[in-house]
Amino acid sequence: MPRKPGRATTSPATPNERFDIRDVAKRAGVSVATVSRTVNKVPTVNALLAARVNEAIRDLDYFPNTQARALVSGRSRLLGLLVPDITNPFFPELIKRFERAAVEQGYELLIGSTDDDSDLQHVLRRMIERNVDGVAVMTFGAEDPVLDELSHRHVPMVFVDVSKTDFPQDVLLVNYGQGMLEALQHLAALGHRDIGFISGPLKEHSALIRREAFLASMRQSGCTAREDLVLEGDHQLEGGMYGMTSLLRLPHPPTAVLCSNDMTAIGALRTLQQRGFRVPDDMSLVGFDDIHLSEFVHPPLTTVRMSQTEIAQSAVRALLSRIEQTTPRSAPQFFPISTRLIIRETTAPPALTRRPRF
Amino acid sequence: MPRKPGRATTSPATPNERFDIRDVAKRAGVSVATVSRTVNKVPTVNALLAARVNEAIRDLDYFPNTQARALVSGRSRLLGLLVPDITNPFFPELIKRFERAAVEQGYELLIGSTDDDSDLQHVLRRMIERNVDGVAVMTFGAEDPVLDELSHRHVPMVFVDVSKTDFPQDVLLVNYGQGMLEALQHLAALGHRDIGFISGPLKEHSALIRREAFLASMRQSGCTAREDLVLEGDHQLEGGMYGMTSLLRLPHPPTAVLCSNDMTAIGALRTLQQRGFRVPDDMSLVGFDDIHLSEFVHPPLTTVRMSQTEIAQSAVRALLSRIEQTTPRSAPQFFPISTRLIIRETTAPPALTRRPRF
DNA sequence: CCCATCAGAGTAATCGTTTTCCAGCGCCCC
DNA sequence: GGGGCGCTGGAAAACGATTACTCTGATGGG
Repeated sequence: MPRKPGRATTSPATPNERFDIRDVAKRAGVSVATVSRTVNKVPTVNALLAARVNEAIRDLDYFPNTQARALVSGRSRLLGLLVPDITNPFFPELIKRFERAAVEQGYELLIGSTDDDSDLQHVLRRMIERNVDGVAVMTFGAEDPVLDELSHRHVPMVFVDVSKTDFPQDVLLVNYGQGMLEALQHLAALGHRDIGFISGPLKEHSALIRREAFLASMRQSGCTAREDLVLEGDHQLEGGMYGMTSLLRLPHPPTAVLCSNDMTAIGALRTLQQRGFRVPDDMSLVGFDDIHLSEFVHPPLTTVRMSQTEIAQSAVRALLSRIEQTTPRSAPQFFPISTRLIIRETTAPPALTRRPRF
Repeated sequence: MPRKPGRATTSPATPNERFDIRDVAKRAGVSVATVSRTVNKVPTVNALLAARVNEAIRDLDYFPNTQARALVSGRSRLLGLLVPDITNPFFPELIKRFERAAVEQGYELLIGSTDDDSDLQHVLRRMIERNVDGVAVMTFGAEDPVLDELSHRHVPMVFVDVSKTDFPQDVLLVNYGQGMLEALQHLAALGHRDIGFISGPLKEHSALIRREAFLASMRQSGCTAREDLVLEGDHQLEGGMYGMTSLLRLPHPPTAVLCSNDMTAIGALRTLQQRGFRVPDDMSLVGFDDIHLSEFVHPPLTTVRMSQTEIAQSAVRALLSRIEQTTPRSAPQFFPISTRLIIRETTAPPALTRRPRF
């Protein structure tokens, strides 16, 4: 029986059949091995033959079957990307850059949004079953034990921040301190002393680490952080709104508030405006991340920028170097990610005769 | 030579080897065929054997190799999702729901963001090369000729809106008119007569169709649309800001503005606030889509909700039914998607003695 | 001038499944 | 009690690539 029964006869309405490597070989009058070598740019193939093969490839519009390739090579050319919440505007922006970097290298992205909680296990399972060649864990600071399943299988991973200092994986080290310190010095220079902080959800390592960075930067800039001014949010609008409400209820509210991410800051801004406070006159506000939206809220948000391009590119680079390397795993690498203050219009000197209006 | 050389001897530090179907067969004392049948729940396999196989599977933590499966079955269990811009908050929300629906059916998502313009071709190429089993085209109303490459290959597709009435593919028919009409009637009831519209980029079909729906609904609700009040935006904040700026410059600005999507409305809102206009007192504003953010801008945006869950589920359902069906393609199916007005706080009666303050 | 070496192309094994085909076995009915 | 038939389960052929190995012919050195 012919391999492809009656291609031209049974389905005349099917002009675009998909050709395989043997079709190309036949048309070019060479063996499949030569075709494969040509496609993979193995240098030993004769230039004349290569030209014939390439012509056949063009004529037939041939391209290799990904799964067959993956099967024999053992690599899927799929990269997993683990994010906490695709709905948070920070992440689509990151994903976009990540995708760009991956596609440039011939990889595709499998996005896993871990959303609330125990999704992580399912998401990981899906990635393992799809045979991802590497995983970028962008849930800022999550070296979850569940991830061991990956490391057992020697799937390369790259993390953003980790709490353990001896973590045996490649890590993107975000220099939160740098940007935070700049922000605090900026606020201090404006005359602020009572500076609040609305964190993310502290069960997320991401949030914990940013809070630590805030506290450290406070000490470093000579301020003393008032305990009652450090609140927990959820890295979303709601948390920012709720956090700001709580801060305003205090007997001595802060004159400036730094937020663990921009969405929190925007939520806080919303609450201030709803209650008739003017920003920055009545309260200064600083965000973190510099998402696109921050430039467009009113007033435009002063925030600390963390370069997403830098993160995406470093992560892909780290992953690929691990994937390509065949030698036993070498020491973990670290990739510094810088942060810096972007001053817009939500910071000003504190009102001298400020009275909370309740 | 053994198939897996020295598993236990050469790599003692590698506890989690990956097992294949033969390992399971050996351990269960059956043939690989029986294991495969058990895994795929073929009913003819003896219950006792099945139990033995399942035990072996559990013991070894076996799961089938996706690429081998895909290779032999010809299906990748990958669904392509084409969106115009992952950065627009509407789409992450949609993607999330889409992913949920796909994963439930054992499919994975390949997301393609067509961003500016001719990316489309590359994105499609990537999808074809990955052998997607189906593609959902969420670029609202884009039956681009480039997509022919998919239909030639008989890749099932599902669209949101199309302009051609005889389009030979499954289509999600969003009933824009319904929500638009509700919105216009609401505005009319409040006393508005001069109603503006800021569209999306008209090169996108999405935008064109929404504009048509607006104009049709205007006629239907007895209003006459003033030509000068219908502007082109870009479905982003910037377009909304710019559009509102233009409208305010008019000798007779509208008293209410409907926007083609929420981001546009939020941009317009931003401009109004920057210029000291109060919303809704000085100007009423209505968005479209009901993205999460809309509830949290200040004041909360009155908007037309289009159910993303409905879209995602219908799309996946349409795709799967095409993928599963082996019979020659049947007539295109249509899935109605409803829209409805969500009244929040950006609409009010027009100010009687309104003077633009320039 | 002959043999060793090497470059380059072809043959075939392999990756891990699914699935077709076939053999064996028990059962039913005559 | 024997023959046919229906089930079950196994052996083996795909799926479409990569690549180790083999083979052929050419080339260079002794």
